[in-house]
Amino acid sequence: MLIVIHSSIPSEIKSRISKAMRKSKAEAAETRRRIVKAAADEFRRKGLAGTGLSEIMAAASLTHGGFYKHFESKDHVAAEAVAHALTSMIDSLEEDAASAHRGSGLKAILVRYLAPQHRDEPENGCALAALGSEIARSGDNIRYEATAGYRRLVESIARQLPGSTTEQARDSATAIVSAMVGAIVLSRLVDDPALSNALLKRTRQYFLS
Amino acid sequence: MLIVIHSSIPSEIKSRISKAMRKSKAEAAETRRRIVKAAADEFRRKGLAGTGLSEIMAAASLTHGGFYKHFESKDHVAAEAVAHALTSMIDSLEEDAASAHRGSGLKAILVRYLAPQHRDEPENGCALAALGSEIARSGDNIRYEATAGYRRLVESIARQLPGSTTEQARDSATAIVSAMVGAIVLSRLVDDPALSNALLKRTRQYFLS
DNA sequence: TGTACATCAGTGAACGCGCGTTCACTGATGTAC
DNA sequence: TGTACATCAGTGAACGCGCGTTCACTGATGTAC
Repeated sequence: MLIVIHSSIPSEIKSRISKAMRKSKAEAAETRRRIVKAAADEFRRKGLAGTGLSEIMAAASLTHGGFYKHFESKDHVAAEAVAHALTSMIDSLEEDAASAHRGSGLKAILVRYLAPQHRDEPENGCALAALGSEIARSGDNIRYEATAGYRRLVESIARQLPGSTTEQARDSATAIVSAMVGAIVLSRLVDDPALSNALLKRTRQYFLS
Repeated sequence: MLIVIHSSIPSEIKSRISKAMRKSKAEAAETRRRIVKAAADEFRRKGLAGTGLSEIMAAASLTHGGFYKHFESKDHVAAEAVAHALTSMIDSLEEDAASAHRGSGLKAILVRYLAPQHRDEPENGCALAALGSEIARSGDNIRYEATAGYRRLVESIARQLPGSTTEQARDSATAIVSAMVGAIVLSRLVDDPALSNALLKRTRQYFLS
């Protein structure tokens, strides 16, 4: 037997649980930001190809049908997600460098980046490391954002280096960023935890001695 | 009008174009090797998730239905493909090192690895760089082969280093391998060819000066 | 060496599933007067 | 300030497609005698 209760729920409650209702512009903008954040997390956790739009929308507490009210395609949200992830990571690294003792900015960044915690929490980490090989095969908009983030990361590291000229600092920073990204990628694919830890530590030590 | 020509083709020709015929053990073993090679190429070109079994079988000049006569699953062929790709890459690097002048083995390897040609031909290159972030999210068998290959690559580089102790050589080799893999990943995702070339060159120079 | 039969590599069609995308619908928000 | 109507964020079902996997079938190879 099916029991139907109608008109017995106060309207303000009913509206809150109603299937669909238009949201205010401010709410919609907030929803969009929530989707980008959820996408950044899910993509870094499960990969570009490995993450479905339903997962992203569910992570943002929405149903998947509404996705196209905010984005043109999966590629478009991925590009914004990569940009968001890289911006927040670089901001966080720069904060670490800023609050380090004078001259130990690089050390602060390497300790934070080349760490087991970073390896184990891709959803909070570097999108270049989490998605690198997939981004290489992605569309222009995704690669554009990744390139912009890469440039900012190199500049950020270069600023921590004493190097007599800016060119020298940039050259060293380039090699250091290659090693940072490579080490995280490798630390995640290796199936031996001891080797993984050692690889991070050795790569870090190499640039700090 | 449909014209049917029957029994007009000599039997030895007919057998060669027949839909299906059992192959000798030697032929079957050769076919299996061809599938692994095709898989190694296609996976490095289009990624683990981005490559379908049909593409692999087509690249091996077969129809996709026969795949399961040789492999249990996509993961199993991927593991063999990763192992094959890494073995052939490391063999090739060691040949370069062996034929280099005494003391320039590292240079020979870095010149070959950190090169635009390697970046532009992932199907002939390093599986760790081409598939790194995807391998990290893959099954045990794939990660096992990748780990074995990674270890051999580090040892191979360590052998080229003068380092007073083996531990020192291994530590430096670890950092160098991180930078090698990271640089190729980054050189492929960056959308500016000049930046991509520069990144390879700067990473290479860093370890050769 | 020859014969009868079982094996199995390879074909091509079919399967169920999850994906990105589309769509009709709802009802509060936003706007024109 | 109030009213009527258009807009559009979000829902939930449906779409077509390609994927990994399965299967019935074929016929030369391999084997037992």
